[in-house]
This record gives sequence, C-alpha cells and structure tokens, in this order.
Amino acid sequence: MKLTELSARQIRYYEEQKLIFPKRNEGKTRQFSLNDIDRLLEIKEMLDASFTIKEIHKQFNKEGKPEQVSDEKIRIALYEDMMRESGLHGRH
DNA sequence: CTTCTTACA
DNA sequence: TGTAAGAA
Repeated sequence: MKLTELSARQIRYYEEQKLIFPKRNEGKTRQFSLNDIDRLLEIKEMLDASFTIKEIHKQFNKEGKPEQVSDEKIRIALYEDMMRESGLHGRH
C-alpha cells in the first residue's frame, strides 16, 4: 500500500482480477514480489489513463515473457562474472 | 493490533 | 471503491 499508494481494497481486487499473483504465507497473508509491485504501479498508471481491466490484461499478455530469468540463471551469471574478474576462466 | 473474506451501498 | 462484520 505504501509503495504503490493503492488501497488494500484495490490491491486485493486486482489480484481477484488476476492482474497480479502474490504468493501466500501458509496460505494466509499475501507476499508481494518486486514484480508484483511493479505491476501494481503499471496498473495504477493505466487506470489513470482510463484503461479497463480487460485492456490491461491484453497489455500484460503481449509485453511480456520471451524468456523467464530463473534464480538459477542469475546465480550462474553471477558466478561467471566472478570468475571473469578474478582472471580465472572456465565454466563451472 | 493486523490481515483476510464476504457482502452491502 | 469504501467500509462494516466476524474469523483467524
């Protein structure tokens, strides 16, 4: 709520409309990822621009997901950067 | 005290 | 959307 300036009502409603997918703690409280926050901010802007929930869905379906960057890929990338900087090459 | 859901306005 | 109610 603080980061997006949105009310709890709005955030919960957007989740209901499947615009965001917060994870849950033991199926209870919502855990918002940075991506959820970004999405909420975009939703907020689009709504100000008079977009409908439906149109926002289309927008998200198009823009995004040529490739999902997994934590594992990020971990490997960081490892390779470290090897490069230390002058030691070779994968793994 | 806080979040969650449901339901009414 | 806001807010009241009641559960957790």
